[in-house]
Amino acid sequence: MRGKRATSYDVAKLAGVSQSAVSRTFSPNKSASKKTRAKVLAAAQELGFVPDPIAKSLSLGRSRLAGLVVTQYAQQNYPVALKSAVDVMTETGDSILLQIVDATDDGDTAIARLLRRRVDVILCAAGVSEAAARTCAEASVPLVLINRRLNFAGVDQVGSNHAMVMRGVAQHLKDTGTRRTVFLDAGEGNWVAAERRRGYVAACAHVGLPEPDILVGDFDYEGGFKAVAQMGDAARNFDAFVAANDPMAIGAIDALTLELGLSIPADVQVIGHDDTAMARLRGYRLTSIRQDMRTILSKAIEMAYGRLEEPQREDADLLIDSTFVPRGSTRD
Amino acid sequence: MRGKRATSYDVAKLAGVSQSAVSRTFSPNKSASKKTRAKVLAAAQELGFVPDPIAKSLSLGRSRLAGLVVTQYAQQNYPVALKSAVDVMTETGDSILLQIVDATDDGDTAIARLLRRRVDVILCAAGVSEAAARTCAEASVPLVLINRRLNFAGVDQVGSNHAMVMRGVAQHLKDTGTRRTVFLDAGEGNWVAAERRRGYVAACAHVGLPEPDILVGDFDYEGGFKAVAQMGDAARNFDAFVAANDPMAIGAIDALTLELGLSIPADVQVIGHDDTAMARLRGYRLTSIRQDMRTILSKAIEMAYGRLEEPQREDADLLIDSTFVPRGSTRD
DNA sequence: TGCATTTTTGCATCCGGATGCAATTTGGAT
DNA sequence: ATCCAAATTGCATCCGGATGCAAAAATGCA
Repeated sequence: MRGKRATSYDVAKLAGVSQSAVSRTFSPNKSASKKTRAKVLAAAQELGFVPDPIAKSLSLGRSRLAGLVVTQYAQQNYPVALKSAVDVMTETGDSILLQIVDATDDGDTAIARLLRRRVDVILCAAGVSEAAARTCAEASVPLVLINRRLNFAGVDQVGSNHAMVMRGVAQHLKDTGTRRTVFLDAGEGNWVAAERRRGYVAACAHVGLPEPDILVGDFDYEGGFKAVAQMGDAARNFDAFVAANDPMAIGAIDALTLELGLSIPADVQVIGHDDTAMARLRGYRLTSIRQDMRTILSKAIEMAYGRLEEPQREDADLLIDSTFVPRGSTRD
Repeated sequence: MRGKRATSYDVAKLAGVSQSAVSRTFSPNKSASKKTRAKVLAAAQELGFVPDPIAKSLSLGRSRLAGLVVTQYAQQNYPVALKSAVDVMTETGDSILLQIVDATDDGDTAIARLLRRRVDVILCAAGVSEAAARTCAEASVPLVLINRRLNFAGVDQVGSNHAMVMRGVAQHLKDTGTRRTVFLDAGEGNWVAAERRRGYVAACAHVGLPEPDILVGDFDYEGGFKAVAQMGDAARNFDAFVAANDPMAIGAIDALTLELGLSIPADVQVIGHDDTAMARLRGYRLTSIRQDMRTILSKAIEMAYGRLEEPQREDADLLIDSTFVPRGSTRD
């Protein structure tokens, strides 16, 4: 095995058959007699032959690469997401090309890079312009949006069912005697936070809770802390804070307890989102919401490859249920 | 641009030159006259031609793919690491194939997969057997170990200088009147924790602190909490807890304060590792150590590609300084 | 056993760019 | 203008597998 690796020609020569026979032996559903197959496999074994994926890509016109675009936040805060995506893909012999976008949530550049790389499909958990979607369509590369929304023919979408889980949150708050609530949103351009806000606002209306005040933080701990701290005593007028993510919720808790001396959950309830490791700390015990990222990603992969087979299929738009995870920052 | 994408032949025809001319125009350092180049570029522009990376890979024998193996822990806890690696690679037109290994820290399977994929180089921040290293060598794929150690010719290594930073930690503890300390280690097979332990133990000897007791947790919050909680009142005999990572340190803090009623840092000092988001929470203000993952990864990439050019180069073993980040869980 | 099918097999060519070599053009110096 | 060296160009072939097609072999049926 020193030096160069064996090619199908080497195997063919050793097995005394043609290169085509070798190729066919390694492709499923191709005609090859038992005898030939055995000879080829023996020779391949001896030479340590593995079909070259690059040559395969060239002749099949498939790179067996899937592009995945995520935000920096997602990369860090969904523990199993990336791993399960990689695992799912690995099983079929495909791999993931990762692109990470920062707070701007602009996936267009990432998509352009992935297309240049000739990925077979793109899963995008970042913002996407119509122009980018069109580019994908022109290249016949299926594009699946994750927790984002875009009305463009041929683009499938999967995401969390925020409306549904937020209804449970609002109901829970109402049942525990809450009246006035604050939603801790993130700044402009944070699509995910906005979706959660919309879900919560709608849920309040639905269960008969007053419309929440909207407070804008930075989608991180300091942002949540500062936003609430700056409210000063005005914060005392609210019974609950629902945050777009856990770090902001924890920031809110620190502001409420350390700055205002309020007690949680007796005086005020706090709810986060994403069920991160922080939420489990005994110092906080933050009630949170867990997205089913595993399912979301595996569905996204399924949809992407499904469309590769059947480009004209009707557009899909899947909503995956999230789970409410009650802990000590809310009352029963 | 509907349908199939343009090839170098299409461009050649439109520009009225040979396909070789097109190829040469798109390869740096190849002879091509200004005139030809201009004609080709114009035609390419018109057809939206981009050289196919797959065909390129096949003829150049380079996939322009780098394998990166990380543990699940690393994937989540080094905020900028993955992103900066992806960015560094993207600049040169290369991409990263990610493999994530779980707590077993066994990178061999991941490496085998990457080799089958024909990556050009492999960066591995997980355990590697000699056999796997040999396989890489046979395939002429440079292997760079990150925060791991293996004595095998041709394998380069980069990692944090634990000995150095731990010396600072031990000195700081000594200067603040500490005598007996505990190192919160993780279980068998956690290479990173073990490296940090060795660094700390050596540092204690170096600065004249008593040899620390070793306590084994699970490398996570619950593990740290339980390990310290189970010590019971015995924990009161120690002046400081140095943990192999932040979650364990936070777990220790919760056990010390909530279970034993100790106060931090007055009664006992606690130090974590990795400077995660948790460490910055006002409820903990954990003193920690920050690895310079950005530098570590970019050096790893540099070394890997360097060796691709110069396979016989002397083995490198680089130590990157970590930073001590003092916060409220230690005294000045 | 003989003839018609169905399988299996090998040949040749394709996928899309890179490159050694020889032919041709260009440029410089005289 | 003339000759030589250097730069440019095109041709042909390679990278390693996949596959349509036609020839060859194996199988079925009478």
